[in-house]
Amino acid sequence: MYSQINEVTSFYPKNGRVILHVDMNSFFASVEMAYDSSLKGEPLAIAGNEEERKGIIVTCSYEARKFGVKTTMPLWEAKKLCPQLIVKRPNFDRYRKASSAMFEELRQYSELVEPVSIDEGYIDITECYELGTPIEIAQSIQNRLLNQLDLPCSIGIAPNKFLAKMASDMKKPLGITVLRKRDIHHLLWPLPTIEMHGVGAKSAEKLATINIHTIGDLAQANDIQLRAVLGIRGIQLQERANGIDPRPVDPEAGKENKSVGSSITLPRDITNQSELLDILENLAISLSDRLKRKRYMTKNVAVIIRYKDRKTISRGRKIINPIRKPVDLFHAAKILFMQNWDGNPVRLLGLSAQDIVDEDEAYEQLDLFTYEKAAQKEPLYQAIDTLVNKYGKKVVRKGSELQKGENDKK
DNA sequence: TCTGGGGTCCTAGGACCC
DNA sequence: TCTGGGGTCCTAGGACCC
Repeated sequence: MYSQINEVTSFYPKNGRVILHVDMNSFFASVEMAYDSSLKGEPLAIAGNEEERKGIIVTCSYEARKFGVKTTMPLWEAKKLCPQLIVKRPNFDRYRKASSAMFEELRQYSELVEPVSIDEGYIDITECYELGTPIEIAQSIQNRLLNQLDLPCSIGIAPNKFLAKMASDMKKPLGITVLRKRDIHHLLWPLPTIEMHGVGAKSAEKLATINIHTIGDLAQANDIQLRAVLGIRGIQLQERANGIDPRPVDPEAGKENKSVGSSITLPRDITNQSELLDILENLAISLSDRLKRKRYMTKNVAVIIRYKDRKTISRGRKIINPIRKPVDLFHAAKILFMQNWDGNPVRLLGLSAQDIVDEDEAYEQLDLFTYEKAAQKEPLYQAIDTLVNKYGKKVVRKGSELQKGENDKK
């Protein structure tokens, strides 16, 4: 132990950074166990309702993993592997609260905390030498989260974000892993490409076609070939594979949303138009609520339709004046839906606000546009809506402008 | 009996303008 | 009388992540 700590104090090059990646272990399941201690030590899974076709494993405890239960596995399959599996519905309010408490603890160590998702974040502890060595700090954080919140985590220690992320993945649960740059040859490079953060099934497949199977292969690959299969993204991945990642830890990153959406997989496929429009209206209400809570308005609304065969389309349009009211969202959504739904059974419906602006900005913008402009836009929507109501979707099926709708009618 | 819901980023192609 | 080359904005889809 002593030699380990001594190494850590000396291994970073001068002016190098020390970044921690804190990754909560099976977060949702751990929060449920902290809330109800009778669940501790049990095979526990968090999953949606099977009857509503939402029965997939969102997270599961390590006890459940021993049976082969995994994230995204259908619930029926998980129950087959582990008949005694305890299943809980997700309680996102509870997880959000636990998440806030967790990040509050992290901020006790450094201001430079960047949340990445509900259950993981980076901390830059380069300037925190007075708190101890990096390993001592990591141990302190891990103990603190466990003692104060009853939540286990794994921590990666490295000179940059990418390596810290890869390191936190190497030992779970309750691991602390140091990944020095000079150790990537034997710790990182032997791993298959699919294990790399940023490489998914598709990219791994493409890489295999040019004989790249491990992260080490990727690190040493011919960059012309690499660019040919993965584009500029391939070059960036190669840099990361070589341990290069200059991204700073930015506490402000991710605070502003770029989009807010609301979607639902329907309990059964639906073909009935008025039923679908009712669902769309409910989505508009829930999207409006969420925009309001986040103090956003939107200048672009998109409808997402997934058909029975899982083919998914999204159709959006820009809106001149930012909107947020349920009626306005539904109005835009209805037009898009009527123009683009092909009449086939629908599996999922979604509504997304894609070009969001802060509500204060939105009101300023509204002042910049004169009311005449707003008035000019409105009759167009109303006219399309009238046609939709009168003639059905065929009238305005093609194209996005009213004129085209009229052409179709001829 | 398959495959949720919330996101981000990147790319390609078309429209439009000069 | 057959048509260049930029640049920007917008839309749709795909890949990836938790």
